[in-house]
Amino acid sequence: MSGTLNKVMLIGHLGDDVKMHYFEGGGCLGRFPIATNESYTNRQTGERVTNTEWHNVVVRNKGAEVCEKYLKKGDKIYVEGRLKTRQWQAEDGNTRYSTEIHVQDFTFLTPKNEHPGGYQGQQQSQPAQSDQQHRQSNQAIPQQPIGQQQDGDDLPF
Amino acid sequence: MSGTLNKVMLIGHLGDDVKMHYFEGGGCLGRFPIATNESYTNRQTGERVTNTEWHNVVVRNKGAEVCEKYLKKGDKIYVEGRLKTRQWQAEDGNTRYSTEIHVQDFTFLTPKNEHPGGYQGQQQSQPAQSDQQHRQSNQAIPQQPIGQQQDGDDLPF
Amino acid sequence: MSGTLNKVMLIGHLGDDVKMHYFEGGGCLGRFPIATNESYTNRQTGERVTNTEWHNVVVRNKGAEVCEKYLKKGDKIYVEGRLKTRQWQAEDGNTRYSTEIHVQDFTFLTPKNEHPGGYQGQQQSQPAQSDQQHRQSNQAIPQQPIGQQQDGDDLPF
Amino acid sequence: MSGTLNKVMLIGHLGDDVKMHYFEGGGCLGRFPIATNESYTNRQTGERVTNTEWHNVVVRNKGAEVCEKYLKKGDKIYVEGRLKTRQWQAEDGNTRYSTEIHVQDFTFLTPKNEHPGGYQGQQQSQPAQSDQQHRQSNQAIPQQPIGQQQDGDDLPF
DNA sequence: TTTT
DNA sequence: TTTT
Repeated sequence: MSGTLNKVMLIGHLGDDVKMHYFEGGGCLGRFPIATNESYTNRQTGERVTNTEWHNVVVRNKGAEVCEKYLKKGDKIYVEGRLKTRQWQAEDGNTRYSTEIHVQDFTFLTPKNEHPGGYQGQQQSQPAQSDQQHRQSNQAIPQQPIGQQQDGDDLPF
Repeated sequence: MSGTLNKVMLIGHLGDDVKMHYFEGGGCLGRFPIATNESYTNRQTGERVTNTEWHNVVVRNKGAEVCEKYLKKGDKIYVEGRLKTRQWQAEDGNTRYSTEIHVQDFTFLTPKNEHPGGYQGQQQSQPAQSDQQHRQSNQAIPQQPIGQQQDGDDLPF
Repeated sequence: MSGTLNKVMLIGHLGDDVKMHYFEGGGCLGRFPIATNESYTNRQTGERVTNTEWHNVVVRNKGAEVCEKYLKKGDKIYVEGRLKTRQWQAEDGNTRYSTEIHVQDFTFLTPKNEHPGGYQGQQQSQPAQSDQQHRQSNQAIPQQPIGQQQDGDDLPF
Repeated sequence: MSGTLNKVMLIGHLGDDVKMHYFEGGGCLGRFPIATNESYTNRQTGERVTNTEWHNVVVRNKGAEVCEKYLKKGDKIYVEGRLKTRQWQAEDGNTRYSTEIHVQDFTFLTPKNEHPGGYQGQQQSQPAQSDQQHRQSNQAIPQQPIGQQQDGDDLPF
């Protein structure tokens, strides 16, 4: 089955800090809004228009913890994920919909030059975490090692 | 300004035919739903689960006309565009949101072996339109030539 | 580290069957060429030009086996991966380069209506494999279960 | 025709300044290398490995001029484009290949806090250019207005 | 040749 | 609610 693709890629700024939710089984989930901007010149009026689009980003487990630890309101991030429209019953009995981006991968784009405890970053230094750590790929259980190896098998070619 | 990215890429099947809307100035707009599927095995129960996600696709002007002409319910398509969340006032006074994919580019993935007037397609032949025609790139006024040249200038390098 | 992105997405047709290579440790690797097309109208001459671009695709382990089993020359596929430029010493002593797409994910786009042993596919049915099976995500050791769960944890949100 | 996709998306740092080439007809072209990084832990040895991948980026006309003006070695950029493998005859008579990324869109990711003449940027300020200007979409002739409107038509939907 |  |  399938033969389909559902992919979203965003570069934008966090409109708020990461909000965490913890579950009984040990899982967790982080949510934050990302803003993207679009600018164009109105053909009729000639005036410059800027629109901001807001995206509801959802990240799980290990990835959520990394985001909560290193991201804050205003930071720039690249996120890649899937579109998912949740629905729920509103108090008035109507069905409501909310479209979210469920993150599969992300990378931080805001240089971190200062660290609380830490090694004064030069230039564009990133948090003290590996690519491995903040590249999350659909891992479902946080207790497990992340293990989304990228060609890490040293095959001889 | 900007430094942001807002990109969606989908491969899926049309859940319905293209619905057209025509505007006074000569512009038009087509809407259709696309379904994408996701399958996974539930860890607890071991059962196979398939989820279908529905996406509201919006395409404009020349691109809308091409889609209306060549696409029908059930067809497979690749679309690329931007996420846009519209809001409106519901009858109950509440603000409602609807997230749409505003198409910037698309290509048909359903082989068309039969044509009303025409040339029996070999293998995977596409509709009688060029890549130029169905590659729309943000053109705003349908009367204009589409003209989104792709390296079509024969520069000597 | 990192903060970088290296992503390629292709939809195209196989120019040849999948060529497999097996390694001692149990790993394997499949290679095949994919063609993409680009069309445009030359501005000076007004003539229609079509260019074909060839891409060297490399897929590993479980994914390679799935591709070898279900793909053949002429089939259409979506592949997603990373650009990697290999270099080697040519016989003449010069360094040569070859750029490859190392696959991280793929999905088949050619409808399979007939199967050797098999269940006549309805509509657009795909090979007898799950999304799980042909969605490979960087798994390095084929003996392992693939396990790239996509939200398969039934978290209550 | 077509029904294919040829897309590359990179976030990386410039390994060198933009090299410009000007043509007789008024067109121009800029070239620069982009580095992307990949990190993983070798399974056998447990050691951390970082690989750098180099990409040959080619940007045309107006986009090239914007890049030359605002980008320098070390800057971070997002580029989106198509893979294109050039071939040429080497002196030894052999055919050589070089794979390039032909840019269709880009956005700068290095904050510009200082400007030659200018307004001291706060935080993450970008160059004095609009999204319109550095979003190039296949425009072929630089004398023309760029005009890749993004929904700039104020249609009432 | 970049960056962390 | 971000950023430029």
